[in-house]
Amino acid sequence: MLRISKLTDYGTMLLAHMTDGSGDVRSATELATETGIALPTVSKLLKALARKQLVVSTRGASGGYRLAREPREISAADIIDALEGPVSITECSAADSHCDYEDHCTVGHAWQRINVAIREALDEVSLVDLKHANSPVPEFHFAGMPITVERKP
Amino acid sequence: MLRISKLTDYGTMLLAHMTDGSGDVRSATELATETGIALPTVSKLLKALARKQLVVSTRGASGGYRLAREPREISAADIIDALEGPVSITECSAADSHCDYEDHCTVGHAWQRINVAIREALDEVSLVDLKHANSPVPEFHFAGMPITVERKP
DNA sequence: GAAAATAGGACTAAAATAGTCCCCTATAGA
DNA sequence: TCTATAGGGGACTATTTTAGTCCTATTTTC
Repeated sequence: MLRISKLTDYGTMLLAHMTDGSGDVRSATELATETGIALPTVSKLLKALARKQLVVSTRGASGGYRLAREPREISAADIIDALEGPVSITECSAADSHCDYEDHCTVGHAWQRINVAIREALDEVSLVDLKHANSPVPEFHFAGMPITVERKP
Repeated sequence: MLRISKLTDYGTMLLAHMTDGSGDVRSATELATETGIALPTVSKLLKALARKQLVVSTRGASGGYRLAREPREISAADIIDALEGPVSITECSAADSHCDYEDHCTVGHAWQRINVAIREALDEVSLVDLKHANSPVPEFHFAGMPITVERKP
């Protein structure tokens, strides 16, 4: 768990795809065909990404979308911010929250430090990295138990 | 977003609370009263934490729960693993997954690197840190916009 | 003016999460 | 040995979040 939503995942696929020929304007329909994601979903995602200025839209016939800036200037954090709102690992660590347990709760601040660490990790990874990730498959250790992640063919 | 579940949050509160007098055995009822979390929820959480050996349970009259090890030996990663399963930021980054888009998807591996970074951040923070987090409130920058997190009184 | 696009938002369906409850087993102590 | 108190396991329900679709309006090209 501690997972980004499917939509964010699709959004990342879309953006990574748009990296090829990033100056080109392509319609939602084209992008849907090319990525295999359903058109209404692609459309919804691109609208959201346009609102947050990760892509630029052109309306009207022969319109479409293109990346708003260089792939290296778009980070994983940007994508998550655009599609899910700011990273905040607990409800309390969001800026506007008020939880019922404030009186008893002594843990808020530490989660916020974790939040920053996660944020930094997400900031460091650009669309370029996401696209050309040929690094060796990392080995995980969950609760002491090593887990090997299968490499896709 | 990118948020741990409420239950995990409550679980963390519980464990942080149990840090005071960590040798003492306390019943779910006591802990519920002391933390203000509803008894059935506390009970459910402690059962899960006991199964993953973060707490030790004693059955029968005058039984209850206590931490299974020193607070410093319990990390945020342990807690999330116990209550939500292993951290995996996308469906694909889970060990046993198979997604419909594998053919088109070029982003899997990079998310896994992010996953490791997050994992490391979570590993570094112990219950002790979670409890005594008096560090200054960090300043966030979301999509370039600085956000100040309100300090609780 | 027709066709091809995006913009915005309403709406429905599906899935995950949260929360409660019940019946069982174990233990302490009168 | 009986009773009260405690946890173990899991079924169940309600709620919330997420995913996905669709409709209508606006913009632009030809």
